[in-house]
Amino acid sequence: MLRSNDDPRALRSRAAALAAATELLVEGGPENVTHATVAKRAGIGRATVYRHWPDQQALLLDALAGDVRPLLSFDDSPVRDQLVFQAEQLAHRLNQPSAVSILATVIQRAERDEEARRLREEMFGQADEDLTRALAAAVERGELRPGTQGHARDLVARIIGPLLFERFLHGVHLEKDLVVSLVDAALAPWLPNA
Amino acid sequence: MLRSNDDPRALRSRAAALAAATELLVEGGPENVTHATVAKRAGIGRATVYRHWPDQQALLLDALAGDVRPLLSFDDSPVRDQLVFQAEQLAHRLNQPSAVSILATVIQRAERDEEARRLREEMFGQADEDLTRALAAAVERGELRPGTQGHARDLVARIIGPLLFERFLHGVHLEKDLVVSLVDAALAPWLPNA
DNA sequence: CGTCTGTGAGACAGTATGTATCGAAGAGAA
DNA sequence: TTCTCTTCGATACATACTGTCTCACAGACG
Repeated sequence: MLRSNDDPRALRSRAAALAAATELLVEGGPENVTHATVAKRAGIGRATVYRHWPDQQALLLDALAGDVRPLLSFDDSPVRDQLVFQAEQLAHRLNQPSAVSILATVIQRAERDEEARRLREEMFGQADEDLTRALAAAVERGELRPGTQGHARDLVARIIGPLLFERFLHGVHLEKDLVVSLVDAALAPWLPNA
Repeated sequence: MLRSNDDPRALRSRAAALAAATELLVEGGPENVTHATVAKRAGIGRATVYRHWPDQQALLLDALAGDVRPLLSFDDSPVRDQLVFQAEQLAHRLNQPSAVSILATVIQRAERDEEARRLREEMFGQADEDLTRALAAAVERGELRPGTQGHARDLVARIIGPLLFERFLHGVHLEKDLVVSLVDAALAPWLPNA
């Protein structure tokens, strides 16, 4: 279809279209992202949008993919600090007005769309493995009780879950003290002196 | 517009349309719920759908409203049992394949639609007040430490949040032992012997 | 039985969608 | 620069969809 991915003209119109698609998604929901609206907003031809994305699903998912990079990542520094930092980063991103629209769209599409499901898993899939490793290292260092490394996913759920609940279902702004309190509560059962 | 709400013919076509709308929402997402598709699925005339719901938003939200009754309610029996029971009920409802589509749609719409926001608050708004009362009663009985009643919403977030996270972002089936574990973890800081 | 009123079917104009074509202009090589 | 290739925006076009209206019909109710 297109000669290549490296033609500056193609890259330019593609980038403009994706930026426009994200804007339109946040402003009016997924059904607001059509070939016509994207073309108009991006200042490019309607046919050009069809050339890049023959169907609307692909266009929307490409736009989503640009905004949904992995949300968490861990290394081997002290676990509590990492969790607080990462959860704060995530809270900051969730506080963006666009985040709810984008995440809710991914979740909704994932029910019926394989590509969206892949995208959804990309968000937290890596986090489980990384955190498992980080927890194992922490157990070695005596920061946590043995066995903790088997509960990485559970920890993530107990920290991120309440954040999502507050943000998605109550629409509140996520504050730092909530994040800290959630991390400590989730970690409490695994502290060695317990 | 319509003479009344009690004409059996109007009630019948209205009910058929709402049932069809919910089906179509679950099958193909919100953009699949149009006057035309609903009319066809419900076996009624397209004009009839327009008569009941002049715009598509109203139709979709009416369908959602039928499926999103309050999700939690509390009385004055022992708190832990109540929380476990209510959270199990909720988990059971979230396990329905349709629940994710419906909830995600409400959340998404709530970003831009006043009516959807009202609907979203209906789900958990009452729960906070009820649980606050139930917690106060439990404190009176010595089940929980004084001050607990000020943290009803926090408790809900720490129990429901992880459930939503597991169901929405990992697509897993919610099991009873997870529910119990979440309730006990959320309650732990407020037990009197701590 | 007679009068309402909601209904389904269809007609209709206006709009949106998807595709094809065309000349213009940017990109890259000689 | 000049030449060639590719993408571009604009436009035209057929088709599908939307929203509104009309009308004959049948169910509801007295």
